[in-house]
Amino acid sequence: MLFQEKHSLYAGCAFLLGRLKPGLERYFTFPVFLHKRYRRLKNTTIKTIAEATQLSLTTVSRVLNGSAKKYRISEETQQLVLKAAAKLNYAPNRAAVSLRLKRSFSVGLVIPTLSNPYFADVASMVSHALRAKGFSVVLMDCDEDENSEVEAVRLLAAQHIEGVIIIPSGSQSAHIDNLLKRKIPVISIDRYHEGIPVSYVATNHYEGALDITQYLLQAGHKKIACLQGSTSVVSNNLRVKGYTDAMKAAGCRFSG
Amino acid sequence: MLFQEKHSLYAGCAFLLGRLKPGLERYFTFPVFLHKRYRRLKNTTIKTIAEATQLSLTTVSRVLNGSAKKYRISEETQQLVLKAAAKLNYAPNRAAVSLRLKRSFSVGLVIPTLSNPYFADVASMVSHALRAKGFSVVLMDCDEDENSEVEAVRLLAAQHIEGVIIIPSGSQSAHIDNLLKRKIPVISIDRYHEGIPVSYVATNHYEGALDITQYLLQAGHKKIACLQGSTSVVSNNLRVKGYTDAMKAAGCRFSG
DNA sequence: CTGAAAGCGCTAACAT
DNA sequence: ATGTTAGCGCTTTCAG
Repeated sequence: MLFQEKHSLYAGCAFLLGRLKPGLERYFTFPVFLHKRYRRLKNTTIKTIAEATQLSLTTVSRVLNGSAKKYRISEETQQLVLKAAAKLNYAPNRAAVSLRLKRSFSVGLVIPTLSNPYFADVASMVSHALRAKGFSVVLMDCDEDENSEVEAVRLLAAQHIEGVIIIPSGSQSAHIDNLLKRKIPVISIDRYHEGIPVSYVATNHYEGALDITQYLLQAGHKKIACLQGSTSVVSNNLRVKGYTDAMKAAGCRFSG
Repeated sequence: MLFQEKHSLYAGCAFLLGRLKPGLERYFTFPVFLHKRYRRLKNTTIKTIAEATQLSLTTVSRVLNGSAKKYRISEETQQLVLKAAAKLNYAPNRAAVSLRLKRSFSVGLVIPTLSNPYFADVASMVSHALRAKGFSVVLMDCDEDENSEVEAVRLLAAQHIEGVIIIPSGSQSAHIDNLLKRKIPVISIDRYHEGIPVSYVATNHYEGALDITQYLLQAGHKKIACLQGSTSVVSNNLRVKGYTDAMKAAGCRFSG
């Protein structure tokens, strides 16, 4: 067990959401600092900055977006804006930008479960690649449950996500097809569904099996067994094919 | 190595973003279906539905938000709206809702690295708890790098996230304090920083060490060693204290 | 029971 | 070199 009680983490989240039930504080090993439920703040907006600097919204926006040069905004003005922004701790409101630009700058990552180190590893890599490109990653852990996966995809679609990276849990594909219909790019990792045009990245099962069989053959072995999984799984069949091809090429006997 | 080449995944992401460099298709084991860079679509909005049903935006919005009862909207009207919404495959624009409501419905999850199964496990649990409450999880994998963590927190703050759950990589705390200053609730998992009022959930190191030492003592052992880690880490010290307390109580000798 | 209109924060024509 | 303004999609007073 990770924690004293698994519930401690849930309590932690509930707390974070400002909805911790009384009495649950005991799950925390140290005092709990009770925030109010996320206080909406009157944030610094470009308007605040515009007023502070006596400039127009446009000018402020342009400086903050780095298109100052394009509009030949004077160095002086730029510094003025930048200073004000820094002082006011300005951060652009992504919701507003999203709405205006019709881009969400985020992509969904649908994973069977992060408890599986292999999937977690993939998630880690994907997360890096995406962050480097300036995208946020919206994580959906599906607990290896197909219904949960379908629901996750629905949620992502509603968020007007810009793309989805998915490691499918099961064999359903209607939900993925729905994404495609909405013109949302999807890439599938390691497993794929036949019949729908989804691009995917996967282990090269065939060549891997071929290579390892050849390796054993070169080491002088003749009688090599291949333990296979379910014959209805594409990846399994590819591995078996790699094995049989290598055996055939070497003129060795193999069962099946 | 997970994939033929680690780059395949990166290529996958680049592809997803519509920016795959020519020639990189070879990293895909199967044909790549080239989407355009995320085509912005004229989505179904409540306005579309309003026009289709000859109702006002207000009424449509109310039905779709479940506040139909409150405003006593007739069953007939409701059905009309609901049908139209389903037919048009309507999904509310979260950016617009966020902007209007000043809520993002998402919380940030900052993890040293998902490659560590322990952290991945935590991420999995957090993700579930949050999803159950209707929140999205924005994942930030920091590659065990403190600078990356600081950057991640900055990014999250800019997204007007509603809360942050973090497993800190290092000992810096200024970035976390900054979150607190913005009134963004933070909970820290497993490690914490002294000096700032962050609530956290953690392994109960002290009691765990106490329990296990007592267990050994009850089993009749007398000479029990305790291998400790860095003395500058709080969790380590708590474990050591659990050990020494148990030894003292039993009247046994221990080093240090 | 239903609708009109304002406004959330931002960007991009379109002025000047 | 800088400003005015419309509008992204949604919710919510306020007004029937």
